[in-house]
Amino acid sequence: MNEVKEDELSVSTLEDETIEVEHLFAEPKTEHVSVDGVLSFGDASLGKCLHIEDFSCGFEYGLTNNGGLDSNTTQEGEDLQLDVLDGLLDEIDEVDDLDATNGLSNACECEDFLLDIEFAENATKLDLGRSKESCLGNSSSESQSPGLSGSSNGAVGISESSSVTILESECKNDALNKTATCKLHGILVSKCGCRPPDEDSIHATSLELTKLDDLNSDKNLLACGISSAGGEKRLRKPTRRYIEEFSDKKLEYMKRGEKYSAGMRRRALTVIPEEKSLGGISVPAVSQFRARLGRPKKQKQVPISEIESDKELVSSESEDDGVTKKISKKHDRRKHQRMWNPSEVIKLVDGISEYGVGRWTDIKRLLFSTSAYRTPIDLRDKWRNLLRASGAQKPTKKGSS
DNA sequence: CTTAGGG
DNA sequence: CCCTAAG
Repeated sequence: MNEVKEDELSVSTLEDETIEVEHLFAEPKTEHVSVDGVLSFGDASLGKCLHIEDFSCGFEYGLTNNGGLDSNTTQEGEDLQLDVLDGLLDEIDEVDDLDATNGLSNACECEDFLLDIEFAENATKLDLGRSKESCLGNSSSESQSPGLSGSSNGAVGISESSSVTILESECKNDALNKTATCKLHGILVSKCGCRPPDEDSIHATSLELTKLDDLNSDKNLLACGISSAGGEKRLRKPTRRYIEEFSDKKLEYMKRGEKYSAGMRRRALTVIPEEKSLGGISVPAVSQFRARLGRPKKQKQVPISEIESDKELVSSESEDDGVTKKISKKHDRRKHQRMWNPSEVIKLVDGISEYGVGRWTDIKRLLFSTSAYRTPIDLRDKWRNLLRASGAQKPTKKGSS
């Protein structure tokens, strides 16, 4: 997971990063962005970049700290890391879409653009523990996150607050990670900094996204050897079709998430054949509904296992389910098949434990309000799959055979 | 309209 | 994921 390719170049890395960003800003000619726009936002962007750097470093530090130091790895740490990663993934995901959208019609989509971004950010913050929601008042969804998210709150807060201090001393992450984080926070910053849908912020964001895309592409290349995207081709066919194809790329990226769940499930099955044990998780669930079946085991298994599986899978081999995206493309019937990353599964399980199984709409509205995809039916299907994977018999007793 | 079940 | 039947 941590390649630490630029381990010692910590400080210089920052500079590089900044320079790169600058560079990007300097030559957005690839896009059909008008020069005026570039000039106008160039200055602001610079300052923004700095902020981003700070943030990213601090952020990354938090990650690295939790992930790297096994000695101090508590469930909370795991959760934190997980959430953060998921947040990043989600963010990237959303951003990709946004970017694509921008590419095809950056002129008119401004509002939607921003809205989406805000949403994404919102979601991320929720995942992280919604530390500061003052920036935008549109936080329509109150995170219901019970125990898991709650635990991560403190950790995240720490990492953020202490970001400035450690940013220069402890930046030991690969460029990719940093970049991702950079983008993430770039959005955050841009959002918080410029509430109104200014063209500046939009452009800046899109640019950052572009850069990110490139890097992501690189990552994908490294990981899977699939050459998918460049920065410019994006403009070519700005059809919806393209967007879908484009998102395939991120699917690659998201596969990690899938991996999590896969590993988790496997482990759950292996280690805990029965769902009896639910001691670790404090489920604020209603006693009525908590009579559920295989859910508890999953919930408790998720945080720890998925991390482990993540490391193993990612480090050892990077892929197996490259098929998913391809098939999805072939048959328009099955749209995209968004992979369920662990955090989503957790949210789902939480929601079920909270509102009871069958209340898919409620769960969707309350816990997945930020996820445009994921219809209530999807939730139900996922749950069904989880049950099946858990080897739970549907009728009779719940798998306690 | 939402849920459950099957494809 | 999609579709359909049933509440």
